[in-house]
Amino acid sequence: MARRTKAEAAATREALLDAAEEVFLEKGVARTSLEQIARHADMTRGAIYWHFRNKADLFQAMLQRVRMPFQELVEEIGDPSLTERPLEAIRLACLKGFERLEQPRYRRVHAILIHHCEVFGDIDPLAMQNEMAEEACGALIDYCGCAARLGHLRPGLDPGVAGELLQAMLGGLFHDWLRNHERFSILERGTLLLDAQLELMRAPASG
Amino acid sequence: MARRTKAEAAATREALLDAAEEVFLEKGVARTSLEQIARHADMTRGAIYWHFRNKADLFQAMLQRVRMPFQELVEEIGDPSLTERPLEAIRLACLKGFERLEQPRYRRVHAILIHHCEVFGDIDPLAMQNEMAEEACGALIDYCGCAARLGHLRPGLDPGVAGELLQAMLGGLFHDWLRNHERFSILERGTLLLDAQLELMRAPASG
DNA sequence: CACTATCCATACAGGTGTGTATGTAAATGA
DNA sequence: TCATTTACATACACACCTGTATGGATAGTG
Repeated sequence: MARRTKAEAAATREALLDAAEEVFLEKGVARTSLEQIARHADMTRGAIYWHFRNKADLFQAMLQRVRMPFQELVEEIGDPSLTERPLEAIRLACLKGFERLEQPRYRRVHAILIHHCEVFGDIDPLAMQNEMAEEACGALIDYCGCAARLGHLRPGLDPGVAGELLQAMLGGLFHDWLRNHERFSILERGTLLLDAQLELMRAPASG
Repeated sequence: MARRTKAEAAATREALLDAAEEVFLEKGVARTSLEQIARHADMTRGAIYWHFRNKADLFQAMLQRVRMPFQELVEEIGDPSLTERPLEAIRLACLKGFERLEQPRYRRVHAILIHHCEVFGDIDPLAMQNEMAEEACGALIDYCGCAARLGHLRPGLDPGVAGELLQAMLGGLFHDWLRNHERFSILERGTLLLDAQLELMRAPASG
């Protein structure tokens, strides 16, 4: 086989990652061989072993394309007035996250991470999920604490509890949707549930 | 090897299932061979293939020992007055579920189903999770509808939304806890969050 | 215009797991 | 008590997957 140009090589690398996403999602990570991935991209295992050291390395590269920390979502909104409206910051960040998740790549990779892979090699998907959950939960609690200080939270509702409630609810919705995304739109139902929950947690209008 | 009595055979079957739980939880379902399970129970693969047709059959038998439908939890409480206090029925059923989950067998098997197995053979763990979620969500919505008719739900809160909020929150908590149960007690934090959420959803005391 | 590094395909060796076939000694039942 | 079934252990054949070694043709590079 002939050598490819740099651009072509980069393209095959992406094609291999695309193929990995699809096959991983269909068969599960453990049950798919590197040969199946290679064939699905019209390549051979030689291409995979050239671009990646092994399956774990390929897997990490696949995840690298869809990182989505909660804090970055808030920052991307870029509205400085959100500091004074922490509950609205939460709302907008979640909506932005929902929109991202409806893109096939984000949806597929997260579905693989959450539902279609086990520990393997030196990769521990549960540890990664823990990191994601910790980051999101910490940020949510921070924003709820801020909301509490501003008097935006319903009296008697502990900001820590509020943050954990939000994180649990969002996480549950996330898992449910990733299990089979055809059931409902994460954007629609997410908006509905999130608004309902925020309405419950918000301080009643005073005057 | 000598033949065992019926009681001994039943005991080895249970021992094999116990061993499967431990090894599955530690290594993941896909990465554990039947030989590893057999050795962990001081047996050989012959014993496994005698009691079960293959790994999928063994897996199903393992799940069979810990079925825990939401409706059964309510029925086990056996308090007829709960019909008139649907939110209390939800609360008590969840607490009963939390207590069950703290038993090692329930915790281990559910952790395996949720976090340590992929599709394999003719077994689809996601379909099983869907069934569990559907059953719980349906029951929760029913009870919330009942609560709404009795005026126990906060005005303006749709009972369907309330049920889905509860299911999402409980599911998220469930997943988080199963990921590493040493972090917190599901009974403690579950009670805390559930009470907080129910308090938010309950109709304010009138008179 | 060589010359080398790159980008992959192909070939090979080794390990590992599965399913089944066979052996076997004791429990069971008449 | 004796034949039969049970409850496994052992052995075997086969498939598959991984990692690496090797080959080869061209894209870059000076």
